[in-house]
Amino acid sequence: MVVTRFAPSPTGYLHIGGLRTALYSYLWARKNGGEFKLRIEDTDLSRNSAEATKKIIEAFDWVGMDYDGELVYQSDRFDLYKSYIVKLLDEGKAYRCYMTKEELDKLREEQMQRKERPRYDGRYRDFTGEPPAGIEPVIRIKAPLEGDIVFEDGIKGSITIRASEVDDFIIARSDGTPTYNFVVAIDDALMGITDVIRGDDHLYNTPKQIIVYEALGFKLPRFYHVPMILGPSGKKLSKRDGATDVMEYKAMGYLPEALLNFLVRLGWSHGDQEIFTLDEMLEHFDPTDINASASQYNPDKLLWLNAHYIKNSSNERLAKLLEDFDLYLLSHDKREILLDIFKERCKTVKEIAEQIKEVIETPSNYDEKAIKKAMKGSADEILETFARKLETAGELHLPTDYHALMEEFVREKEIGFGKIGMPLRVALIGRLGGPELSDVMSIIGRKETIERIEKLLTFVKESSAS
RNA sequence: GGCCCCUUCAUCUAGCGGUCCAGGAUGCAAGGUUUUCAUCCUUGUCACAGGGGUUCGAGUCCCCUAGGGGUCACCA
Repeated sequence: MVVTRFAPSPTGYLHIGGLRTALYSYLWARKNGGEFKLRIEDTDLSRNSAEATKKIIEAFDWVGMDYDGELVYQSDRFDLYKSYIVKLLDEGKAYRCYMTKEELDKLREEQMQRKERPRYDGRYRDFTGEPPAGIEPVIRIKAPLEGDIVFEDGIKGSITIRASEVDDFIIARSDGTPTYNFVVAIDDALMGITDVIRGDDHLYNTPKQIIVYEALGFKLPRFYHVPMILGPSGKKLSKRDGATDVMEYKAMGYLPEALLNFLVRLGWSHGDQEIFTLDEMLEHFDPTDINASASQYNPDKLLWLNAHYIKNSSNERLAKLLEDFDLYLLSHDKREILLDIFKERCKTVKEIAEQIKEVIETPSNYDEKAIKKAMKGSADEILETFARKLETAGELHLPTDYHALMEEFVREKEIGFGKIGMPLRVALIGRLGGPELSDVMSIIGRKETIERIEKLLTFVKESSAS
């Protein structure tokens, strides 16, 4: 049985780095028919927020990850932790330390000045005298004084940290609340977590947690410390490097499976495979295959992946997603043709929305450069003539009808396709570029096409007059 | 700074002592398709950080150097 967990502290949104480790944990549990649990690390009462927990769960929902059992809040379990503190105190494995914060700061400062590593000096470790009055003590755990703490990391291999590097760290604050490294070890043990997959930044917490495991006689889980995601600058990914909030990706028009595919491939691979369905991830994922080195965030590749998944999405799904971008196509009569065209050419859902709006809405302004380039010479006359031709033409419905009309037009006028194409493009969508003109005309219809041509001609006339 | 970890194309990576004058993908460049742009297709571009070992043979193992990252709270 494999039991994994994701244990965020509710201090803000879900970070894409967090989502990656959550995904790894999720995949590993599901692959093995085990359980994936979610625990909220809110022992610091002054920092936790219910809002943040909600955001994390919202992000989980969006990407389609579910967790097993009840959501565990550490703040609900203080009595439990307290009982273990008492136990350690009774067994002499932990002790009260009466040093004040100020004394501690002073000690640290002196050590720094002597260029020593700042650490607690153990002065109350074997203290038996009368405790100083008026001071609420913290509880410290007795860490080994000598030797090495060695553990096997599933990603990095054997890790050795000297006992002298780990001091008697605090397991309960002077207000009685327990601290992170203590409760994590207890919860992981009690929740039956077999595989702890977490960020590299926790590597140094592991020896501390091992001390707790051993003091309490718990069985150690397997540890996997996944390397950080670095920003384009090569430093730890931060807000400055662009979007780090998972839900921002939704707002930017990314598909959750694209994000997941991107994240799973960042630091992990299966041969040359780039595209992974969830089933394929489940089939191939193994945390021991995660790379030991950090990887840099690469937005271009995510965009490419997103384009891939958009192309392969159903029109119905896209129409639903587009509603988040104020485009309501579900019962639009041109839905199929519109989405068939734009899902092939756009990289985000947001981009689809923008480009479809260009087509179905009459342009309200024109790209200046496009006007300059397209409307020179006799472009206005050509457009005018084309509008007249549209009026007198027979049945016009399909893109091929419009295409035939344009071909006939350029043949009659003995001009190149571009002579009518470019100005028409500006008239229809306000800029150069965009999809096939015959598609656009077929979608908006003859009447609207003529109106847009006339609107542009009026605009050009007016701006040349002034 | 101490400690820990890491080091293959610009980026994500394959490679688990010979099959690698290093493969795939993104990006970029060129060409093709397209009335335009995008897509798509083809081709190209680009890397084993440096130095020592070990070995018949090293991208693959060991050491050193350099560089990068992480971490040193009554935060998590």
